[in-house]
Amino acid sequence: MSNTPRPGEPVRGSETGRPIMALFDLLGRTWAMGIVWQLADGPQTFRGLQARCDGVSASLLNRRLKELRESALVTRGDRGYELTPLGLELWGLLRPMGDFSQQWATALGVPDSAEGGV
Amino acid sequence: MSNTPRPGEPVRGSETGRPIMALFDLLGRTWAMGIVWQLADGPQTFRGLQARCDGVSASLLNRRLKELRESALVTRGDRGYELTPLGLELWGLLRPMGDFSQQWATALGVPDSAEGGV
DNA sequence: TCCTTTGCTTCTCTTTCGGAAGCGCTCCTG
DNA sequence: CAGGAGCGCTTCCGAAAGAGAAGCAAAGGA
Repeated sequence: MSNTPRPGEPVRGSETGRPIMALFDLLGRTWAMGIVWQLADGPQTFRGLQARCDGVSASLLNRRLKELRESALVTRGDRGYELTPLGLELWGLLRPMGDFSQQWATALGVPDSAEGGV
Repeated sequence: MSNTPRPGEPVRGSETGRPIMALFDLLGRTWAMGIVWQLADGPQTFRGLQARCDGVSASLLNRRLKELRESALVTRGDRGYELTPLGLELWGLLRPMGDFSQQWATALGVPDSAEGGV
Protein backbone atom coordinates (compact mmCIF):
# COMPACT_ATOMS: atom_id res chain seq x y z
CA MET A 1 0.00 0.00 0.00
CA SER A 2 1.16 3.44 -0.91
CA ASN A 3 0.89 6.49 1.24
CA THR A 4 1.99 8.94 -1.36
CA PRO A 5 0.01 12.12 -0.76
CA ARG A 6 -2.65 12.78 -3.39
CA PRO A 7 -4.81 15.84 -3.88
CA GLY A 8 -8.38 15.03 -2.95
CA GLU A 9 -7.39 12.72 -0.13
CA PRO A 10 -6.41 13.34 3.47
CA VAL A 11 -2.67 13.71 3.92
CA ARG A 12 -0.27 14.02 6.82
CA GLY A 13 -1.46 16.90 8.92
CA SER A 14 -4.52 17.78 6.88
CA GLU A 15 -7.80 15.99 6.35
CA THR A 16 -9.25 18.42 3.87
CA GLY A 17 -7.72 17.00 0.71
CA ARG A 18 -6.87 20.44 -0.63
CA PRO A 19 -4.29 20.11 -3.40
CA ILE A 20 -1.95 22.61 -1.79
CA MET A 21 -1.91 20.54 1.39
CA ALA A 22 -1.19 17.35 -0.53
CA LEU A 23 1.61 19.16 -2.33
CA PHE A 24 3.03 20.44 0.94
CA ASP A 25 2.90 16.92 2.33
CA LEU A 26 4.67 15.48 -0.70
CA LEU A 27 7.36 18.16 -0.75
CA GLY A 28 7.58 18.30 3.02
CA ARG A 29 9.46 15.05 3.28
CA THR A 30 13.21 14.82 3.59
CA TRP A 31 14.96 15.21 0.27
CA ALA A 32 11.80 15.58 -1.83
CA MET A 33 12.59 19.15 -2.86
CA GLY A 34 16.30 18.35 -2.94
CA ILE A 35 15.73 15.58 -5.46
CA VAL A 36 13.73 17.84 -7.75
CA TRP A 37 16.46 20.43 -7.35
CA GLN A 38 19.19 18.00 -8.37
CA LEU A 39 17.23 16.59 -11.28
CA ALA A 40 16.91 20.05 -12.76
CA ASP A 41 20.41 19.62 -14.21
CA GLY A 42 19.20 16.76 -16.35
CA PRO A 43 18.64 13.01 -16.16
CA GLN A 44 20.52 11.12 -13.48
CA THR A 45 21.16 7.50 -12.68
CA PHE A 46 20.03 6.21 -9.32
CA ARG A 47 23.54 6.13 -7.93
CA GLY A 48 24.48 9.39 -9.58
CA LEU A 49 21.51 11.05 -7.99
CA GLN A 50 22.38 9.44 -4.69
CA ALA A 51 25.88 10.92 -4.87
CA ARG A 52 24.52 14.37 -5.70
CA CYS A 53 22.18 14.16 -2.75
CA ASP A 54 25.04 13.98 -0.26
CA GLY A 55 24.94 10.20 -0.19
CA VAL A 56 21.34 9.92 0.95
CA SER A 57 20.51 6.31 1.77
CA ALA A 58 19.29 4.13 -1.08
CA SER A 59 16.17 3.19 0.84
CA LEU A 60 15.08 6.76 1.34
CA LEU A 61 15.98 7.82 -2.18
CA ASN A 62 13.97 4.97 -3.53
CA ARG A 63 10.96 5.83 -1.39
CA ARG A 64 11.05 9.45 -2.59
CA LEU A 65 11.50 8.48 -6.21
CA LYS A 66 8.48 6.20 -5.99
CA GLU A 67 6.40 8.99 -4.53
CA LEU A 68 7.58 11.51 -7.09
CA ARG A 69 6.91 9.09 -9.93
CA GLU A 70 3.44 8.32 -8.60
CA SER A 71 2.91 12.05 -8.47
CA ALA A 72 3.92 12.49 -12.10
CA LEU A 73 6.77 14.82 -11.26
CA VAL A 74 9.58 12.41 -12.08
CA THR A 75 9.86 9.70 -14.67
CA ARG A 76 12.39 7.07 -15.53
CA GLY A 77 13.63 6.99 -19.09
CA ASP A 78 16.56 5.65 -21.02
CA ARG A 79 18.94 8.09 -19.46
CA GLY A 80 17.76 7.51 -15.91
CA TYR A 81 15.49 9.53 -13.69
CA GLU A 82 14.35 12.88 -14.95
CA LEU A 83 11.74 15.53 -14.38
CA THR A 84 8.46 15.35 -16.25
CA PRO A 85 7.09 18.54 -17.82
CA LEU A 86 5.06 18.94 -14.64
CA GLY A 87 8.19 18.41 -12.58
CA LEU A 88 10.01 21.03 -14.62
CA GLU A 89 7.23 23.43 -13.93
CA LEU A 90 7.55 22.76 -10.23
CA TRP A 91 11.25 23.38 -10.49
CA GLY A 92 10.47 26.74 -11.98
CA LEU A 93 8.76 27.56 -8.70
CA LEU A 94 11.54 26.10 -6.60
CA ARG A 95 14.37 27.79 -8.44
CA PRO A 96 13.91 31.28 -6.95
CA MET A 97 14.36 29.69 -3.55
CA GLY A 98 18.05 29.41 -4.33
CA ASP A 99 18.42 33.18 -4.35
CA PHE A 100 16.09 33.52 -1.43
CA SER A 101 18.12 31.07 0.62
CA GLN A 102 21.23 33.19 0.08
CA GLN A 103 19.39 36.26 1.22
CA TRP A 104 18.02 34.37 4.17
CA ALA A 105 21.50 33.15 5.11
CA THR A 106 22.74 36.71 5.05
CA ALA A 107 19.83 37.89 7.16
CA LEU A 108 20.66 35.23 9.73
CA GLY A 109 24.20 36.52 9.84
CA VAL A 110 25.82 33.54 8.18
CA PRO A 111 29.07 34.58 6.49
CA ASP A 112 29.31 33.96 2.75
CA SER A 113 32.32 31.72 3.27
CA ALA A 114 30.10 29.18 4.97
CA GLU A 115 27.59 29.03 2.18
CA GLY A 116 29.46 26.76 -0.16
CA GLY A 117 27.30 27.43 -3.19
CA VAL A 118 23.54 27.49 -3.27
CA MET B 1 19.57 22.78 22.42
CA SER B 2 17.81 23.76 19.25
CA ASN B 3 17.91 21.80 16.06
CA THR B 4 16.43 24.46 13.87
CA PRO B 5 18.17 24.18 10.52
CA ARG B 6 20.58 27.03 9.80
CA PRO B 7 22.44 27.85 6.63
CA GLY B 8 26.11 27.15 7.11
CA GLU B 9 25.52 24.15 9.32
CA PRO B 10 24.75 20.52 8.55
CA VAL B 11 21.04 19.81 8.43
CA ARG B 12 18.83 16.76 8.15
CA GLY B 13 19.95 14.92 5.06
CA SER B 14 22.77 17.22 4.06
CA GLU B 15 26.14 17.90 5.63
CA THR B 16 27.22 20.63 3.26
CA GLY B 17 25.58 23.58 4.97
CA ARG B 18 24.35 25.03 1.70
CA PRO B 19 21.61 27.56 2.39
CA ILE B 20 19.20 25.90 -0.02
CA MET B 21 19.55 22.63 1.85
CA ALA B 22 18.97 24.31 5.19
CA LEU B 23 15.90 26.00 3.71
CA PHE B 24 14.62 22.71 2.35
CA ASP B 25 15.13 21.13 5.75
CA LEU B 26 13.28 23.92 7.51
CA LEU B 27 10.38 23.92 5.07
CA GLY B 28 10.43 20.15 4.70
CA ARG B 29 8.84 19.55 8.08
CA THR B 30 5.17 18.94 8.54
CA TRP B 31 3.14 22.13 8.50
CA ALA B 32 6.10 24.49 8.04
CA MET B 33 4.95 25.66 4.60
CA GLY B 34 1.32 25.38 5.67
CA ILE B 35 1.90 27.79 8.55
CA VAL B 36 3.55 30.35 6.29
CA TRP B 37 0.66 29.88 3.90
CA GLN B 38 -1.94 30.52 6.59
CA LEU B 39 -0.11 33.50 8.03
CA ALA B 40 -0.18 35.20 4.65
CA ASP B 41 -3.74 36.32 5.44
CA GLY B 42 -2.48 38.40 8.33
CA PRO B 43 -1.61 38.05 12.02
CA GLN B 44 -3.12 35.12 13.87
CA THR B 45 -3.40 34.06 17.48
CA PHE B 46 -1.93 30.73 18.46
CA ARG B 47 -5.31 29.06 18.65
CA GLY B 48 -6.61 30.83 15.61
CA LEU B 49 -3.67 29.58 13.63
CA GLN B 50 -4.16 26.13 15.08
CA ALA B 51 -7.76 26.10 13.88
CA ARG B 52 -6.74 27.25 10.41
CA CYS B 53 -4.18 24.48 10.25
CA ASP B 54 -6.80 21.76 10.47
CA GLY B 55 -6.38 21.46 14.23
CA VAL B 56 -2.71 20.62 14.17
CA SER B 57 -1.52 19.64 17.63
CA ALA B 58 -0.37 22.44 19.89
CA SER B 59 2.94 20.73 20.51
CA LEU B 60 3.80 20.57 16.85
CA LEU B 61 2.53 24.05 16.09
CA ASN B 62 4.65 25.40 18.87
CA ARG B 63 7.76 23.62 17.64
CA ARG B 64 7.27 24.96 14.12
CA LEU B 65 6.61 28.47 15.33
CA LYS B 66 9.81 28.37 17.37
CA GLU B 67 11.77 27.24 14.35
CA LEU B 68 10.19 29.82 12.09
CA ARG B 69 10.85 32.57 14.62
CA GLU B 70 14.45 31.50 15.04
CA SER B 71 14.70 31.61 11.28
CA ALA B 72 13.40 35.17 11.14
CA LEU B 73 10.42 34.23 8.99
CA VAL B 74 7.77 34.68 11.66
CA THR B 75 7.49 37.08 14.55
CA ARG B 76 5.11 37.59 17.41
CA GLY B 77 3.62 41.00 17.80
CA ASP B 78 0.66 42.62 19.50
CA ARG B 79 -1.78 41.00 17.14
CA GLY B 80 -0.27 37.54 17.41
CA TYR B 81 1.98 35.63 15.09
CA GLU B 82 2.76 37.17 11.75
CA LEU B 83 5.20 36.97 8.86
CA THR B 84 8.33 39.09 8.92
CA PRO B 85 9.33 40.93 5.73
CA LEU B 86 11.55 37.96 4.97
CA GLY B 87 8.63 35.62 5.61
CA LEU B 88 6.47 37.66 3.27
CA GLU B 89 9.09 37.33 0.63
CA LEU B 90 9.11 33.59 1.08
CA TRP B 91 5.37 33.57 0.78
CA GLY B 92 5.75 35.30 -2.55
CA LEU B 93 7.65 32.23 -3.69
CA LEU B 94 5.15 29.83 -2.16
CA ARG B 95 2.06 31.51 -3.51
CA PRO B 96 2.35 30.26 -7.10
CA MET B 97 2.30 26.76 -5.69
CA GLY B 98 -1.42 27.21 -5.09
CA ASP B 99 -2.08 27.41 -8.79
CA PHE B 100 0.44 24.71 -9.49
CA SER B 101 -1.24 22.36 -7.04
CA GLN B 102 -4.53 22.77 -8.87
CA GLN B 103 -2.87 21.95 -12.14
CA TRP B 104 -1.14 19.01 -10.54
CA ALA B 105 -4.42 17.72 -9.14
CA THR B 106 -5.95 17.90 -12.59
CA ALA B 107 -2.98 16.09 -14.10
CA LEU B 108 -3.40 13.31 -11.56
CA GLY B 109 -7.01 12.99 -12.59
CA VAL B 110 -8.51 14.33 -9.41
CA PRO B 111 -11.94 15.81 -10.11
CA ASP B 112 -12.44 19.48 -9.26
CA SER B 113 -15.21 18.58 -6.84
CA ALA B 114 -12.66 16.92 -4.60
CA GLU B 115 -10.37 19.89 -4.49
CA GLY B 116 -12.19 21.95 -1.93
CA GLY B 117 -10.35 25.15 -2.63
CA VAL B 118 -6.61 25.57 -2.82
C1' DT C 1 -15.65 34.96 42.14
C1' DC C 2 -16.15 32.08 38.28
C1' DC C 3 -15.79 31.16 33.56
C1' DT C 4 -13.49 31.65 29.08
C1' DT C 5 -9.69 32.31 26.21
C1' DT C 6 -4.89 32.02 25.33
C1' DG C 7 -0.34 30.15 24.90
C1' DC C 8 1.72 26.87 25.80
C1' DT C 9 4.01 21.91 28.20
C1' DT C 10 4.10 17.02 29.01
C1' DC C 11 3.20 12.44 28.04
C1' DT C 12 2.59 8.35 25.19
C1' DC C 13 2.06 5.91 20.99
C1' DT C 14 2.85 5.50 16.08
C1' DT C 15 5.17 6.64 11.87
C1' DT C 16 9.07 7.98 9.41
C1' DC C 17 14.00 8.53 8.88
C1' DG C 18 18.73 7.09 8.36
C1' DG C 19 22.24 3.97 7.66
C1' DA C 20 24.31 -0.48 6.83
C1' DA C 21 24.23 -4.58 4.42
C1' DG C 22 23.52 -7.20 0.60
C1' DC C 23 21.14 -9.30 -3.70
C1' DG C 24 20.35 -10.06 -8.69
C1' DC C 25 21.45 -8.14 -12.97
C1' DT C 26 24.36 -6.43 -16.83
C1' DC C 27 28.56 -5.04 -18.80
C1' DC C 28 33.40 -5.22 -19.31
C1' DT C 29 38.05 -7.40 -19.00
C1' DG C 30 41.51 -10.78 -18.89
C1' DC D 1 34.14 -17.86 -19.01
C1' DA D 2 35.56 -16.29 -14.26
C1' DG D 3 36.02 -12.11 -11.84
C1' DG D 4 35.10 -7.54 -10.97
C1' DA D 5 32.62 -3.21 -11.26
C1' DG D 6 28.53 -0.56 -11.64
C1' DC D 7 23.74 -0.64 -11.54
C1' DG D 8 18.86 -0.38 -9.23
C1' DC D 9 17.09 -1.63 -5.84
C1' DT D 10 15.28 -4.35 -0.94
C1' DT D 11 15.38 -5.60 3.92
C1' DC D 12 16.37 -4.74 8.51
C1' DC D 13 16.55 -2.14 12.76
C1' DG D 14 17.66 1.57 16.14
C1' DA D 15 16.79 6.56 16.36
C1' DA D 16 14.19 10.56 15.54
C1' DA D 17 10.05 12.96 14.46
C1' DG D 18 5.13 13.32 14.31
C1' DA D 19 0.14 13.00 16.09
C1' DG D 20 -2.95 13.49 19.61
C1' DA D 21 -4.85 13.87 24.22
C1' DA D 22 -4.61 16.08 28.51
C1' DG D 23 -3.84 19.73 31.39
C1' DC D 24 -2.04 24.18 33.44
C1' DA D 25 -0.83 29.15 34.58
C1' DA D 26 -2.00 33.77 33.27
C1' DA D 27 -5.07 37.32 31.59
C1' DG D 28 -9.50 39.19 30.90
C1' DG D 29 -14.47 39.77 31.29
C1' DA D 30 -19.22 39.09 33.46
